[in-house]
Amino acid sequence: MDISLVAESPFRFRIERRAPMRVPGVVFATADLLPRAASGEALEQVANVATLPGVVRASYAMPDVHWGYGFPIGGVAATDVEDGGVVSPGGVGFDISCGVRLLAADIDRAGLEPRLRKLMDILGDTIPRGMGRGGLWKLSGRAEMEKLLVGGAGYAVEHGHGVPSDLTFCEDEGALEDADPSQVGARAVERGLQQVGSLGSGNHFLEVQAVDRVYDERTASAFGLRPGRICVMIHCGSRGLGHQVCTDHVRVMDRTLDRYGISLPDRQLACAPVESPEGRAYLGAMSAAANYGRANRQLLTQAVRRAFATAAGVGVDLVYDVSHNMAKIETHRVDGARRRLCVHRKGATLALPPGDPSLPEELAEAGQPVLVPGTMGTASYVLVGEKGNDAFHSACHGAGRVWSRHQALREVRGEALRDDLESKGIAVRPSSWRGLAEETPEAYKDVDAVAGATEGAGLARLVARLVPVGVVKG
DNA sequence: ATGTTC
Repeated sequence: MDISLVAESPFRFRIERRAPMRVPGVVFATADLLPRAASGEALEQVANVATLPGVVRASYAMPDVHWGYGFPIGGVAATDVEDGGVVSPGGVGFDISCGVRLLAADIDRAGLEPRLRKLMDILGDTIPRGMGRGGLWKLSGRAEMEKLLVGGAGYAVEHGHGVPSDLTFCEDEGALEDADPSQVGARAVERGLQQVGSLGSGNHFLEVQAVDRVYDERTASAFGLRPGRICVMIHCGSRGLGHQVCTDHVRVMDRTLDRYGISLPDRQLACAPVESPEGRAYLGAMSAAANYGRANRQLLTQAVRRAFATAAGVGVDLVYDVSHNMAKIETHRVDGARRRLCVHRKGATLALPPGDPSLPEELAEAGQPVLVPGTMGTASYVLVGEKGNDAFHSACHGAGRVWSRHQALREVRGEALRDDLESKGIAVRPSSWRGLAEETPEAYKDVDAVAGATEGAGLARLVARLVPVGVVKG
């Protein structure tokens, strides 16, 4: 497909609808970020998504968009459930409910300084990470797993891994209600039993950060953020369990495309109507895997609390937990009518504005926190949802890759990167030199530019900038 | 992302 972009504003570009697209594409970016988005066929994927049955309004790309499996990462697309709308596992991604949790410690940067090394040593020794390698909480078997898949972060809290108030500051209060553990296969359960409370690898990390700058004092204060405060950002997902759920259901849907008369420009877009046995089965399994991801981040939170208590004698509060790989059934106004939509956000977060009725009262006035992890050498951001977001209240989820992992390995050595970061005062606890090198800050877009474009496009508003102090790398 | 190629 030949992709041509039309500038609608300095922050918004349109891909004109042409057969077989059912809706246009919309790319949120700046002229500087656009060439990055256009690389690796990500924009062709935006156009491909616009062909899905039941898709409404537009196929969207966030400023951090890059190439992914079927759908681009940084892509958002909604389908009309009552109009044959489909759900596609590729629109969620292999790491179901991959997401970010931000914690805030009762200590500032200066106060932590003399204890930072000890803190990092404890975190480095106690946070399970890397491929395989076990987790903090070993489940006894399928029966216990099913309870976790239904209860999510709440199940972890019930078992002493956290406090009930944590759940207030989790999206969906830590669990999606429509989880169906019976749709999670034996292999997925087997892979997940040993991995609850583990970081994983790739771009997953746990960072000790300091609030570097506040843009909106009132909202930052509502989130518990003030200049100099020490925070912890946890980025991880649903490990082997989510991966296996995606694999299993993609296979099923790939085989049922003909039965539903669905033709696709790319088989990786495999999908089924939301209101079909295959669609419902996937959504039930996806929600269960999402709840696993939330429980996983809850367990890691407790390990962080233990580390801060031992190293610095201080407590740690939960600021918020968001998933950025999800499909959710939501109601939105489309062409003047309220419609039930299946909103796919793959590498994109929900970003509800102040006053949205689905926010808990503690966040109603401020709006929903948007957590944007950057890179271990630059910065991360907290934004907040705002009114007028026509991308179904969605925002970016990170900096977005520009180098392949292969290219990063050609350019950078892990040991040299560690020395570079340490010389900047960033303590590093890698799990492998190769994994560290693959995640070199140069492999990513400029997160300041991505966050700025997200605000410029009216998707969310800047609240605070966080800089890394210590990195525990998956 | 991923028992890094069922």
